[in-house]
Amino acid sequence: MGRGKVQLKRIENKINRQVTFSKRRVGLLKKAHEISVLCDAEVALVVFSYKGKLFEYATDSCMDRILERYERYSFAERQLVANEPESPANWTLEYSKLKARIELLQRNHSHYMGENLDSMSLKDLQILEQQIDTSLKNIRFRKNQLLHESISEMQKKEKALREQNGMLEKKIKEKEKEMAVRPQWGLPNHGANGPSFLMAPQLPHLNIGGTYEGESAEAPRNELDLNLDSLYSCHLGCFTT
Amino acid sequence: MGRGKVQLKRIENKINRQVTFSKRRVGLLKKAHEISVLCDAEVALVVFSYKGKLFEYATDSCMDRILERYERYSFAERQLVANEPESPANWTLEYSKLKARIELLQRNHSHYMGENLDSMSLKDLQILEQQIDTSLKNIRFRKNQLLHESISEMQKKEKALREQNGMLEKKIKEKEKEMAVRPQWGLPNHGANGPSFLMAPQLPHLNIGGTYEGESAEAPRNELDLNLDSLYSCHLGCFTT
DNA sequence: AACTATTTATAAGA
DNA sequence: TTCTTATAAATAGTT
Repeated sequence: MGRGKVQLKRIENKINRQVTFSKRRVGLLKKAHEISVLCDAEVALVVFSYKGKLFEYATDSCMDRILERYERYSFAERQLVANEPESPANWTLEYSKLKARIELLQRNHSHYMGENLDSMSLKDLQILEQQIDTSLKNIRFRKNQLLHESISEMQKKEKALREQNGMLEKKIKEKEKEMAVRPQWGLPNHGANGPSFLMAPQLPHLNIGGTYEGESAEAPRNELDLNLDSLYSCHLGCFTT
Repeated sequence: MGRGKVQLKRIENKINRQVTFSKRRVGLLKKAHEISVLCDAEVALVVFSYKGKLFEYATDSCMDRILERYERYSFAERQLVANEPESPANWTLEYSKLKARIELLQRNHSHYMGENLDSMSLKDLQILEQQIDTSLKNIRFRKNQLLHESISEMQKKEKALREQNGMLEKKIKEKEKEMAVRPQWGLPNHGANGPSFLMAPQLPHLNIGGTYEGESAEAPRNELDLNLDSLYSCHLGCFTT
């Protein structure tokens, strides 16, 4: 529409291209809005100029909601296609879902690894840089958090072990005393150096309570409960906050 | 454009609305394609009819890539806006990012919890149902996986503890034997019932090696290394597969 | 950014 | 739905 008929191919003249983009962009957004209102449709429109500038239109300004709805449909359609050739159960469904997700992650990943940057504009690159910087900070923060947790856990365990060892030593000293009140036959000073097996190095952890009963009861059950709890709270965390 | 001028408001006649939608939809997709080719722009267009049917156009059919790019820009813009009022560091950046993510999750969540379903079409609901079904299966599968891991871990620990207790018992039996070769003064049969402190219930874990030295050395250091390893392999997993 | 000759899109009718 | 056609809208080239 205009003075001359237009060929459907890239406008080589940069100025012309820019002008045409401005005009048609307004028209496109207007038409998107019109069909949305007139026909009660939901429209999401995203336009990047060749310079990398973003323009968008979304019915009721709910871009995220519409894109979310789109993702659901998109997955569903891919699943239908994937289910046609062979469908033993929900196997292919899961497979295609995972594959699509992996594709997306891989594409993202190549950028995050500094690959395939040719197609990215300066602004794209700046944003990517900012994001990677933030990511790095987060990764380091989380790593330190885990390390500190691990260290304080170790310290707690060490303290408990010291206490338990103290108790054991006391028990054994009592035993030694029992022996000391009797006369020593041969091997003088044998007991004075302390119990020999206390010196035995490299012995791993040791549990005294609840072992001779044949049923390992308390500690393991607690660990199981802990796992159930963390699973539960994890899901709550994802869905409620 | 047509026989009569058009008011920008919902077409009440259902037939008319459907016809207009069909016509304008074709026009809109065509214009999206034209601006994309003529002006070297990247366009993503998603349209849902009022009946819930999906139509889409994307430059080079790369819908996901464009939407991904959009998400980056969208975040970046929200961050810029958020940084204007007060910006001590990357605090507000992180905050707005998390908030946006939470908003999205919440919106999704309300649907996944069966709320706010009024706005969803039948097809929407069918898809949602299918997804929740799959989710449930996945959640259960993962839960079972974790439970089994936890159980086998427990069994391993139990086995180790039994072995260690066996060793301890042997050591103590040796001690008893040492005592037995000497005559007993008073208290007959005292040692025959076994060492009394072995029966002591409720004693927690116990470490023998490396305690009197004042440095808890091997076990904790191993645990730290394990954490570092798992951190490392986790990151590799995220970035290479 | 404004103008205008044309092309294009489409509302209404068949 | 699809085709036709009169007319409204969009816009290419120009100023």
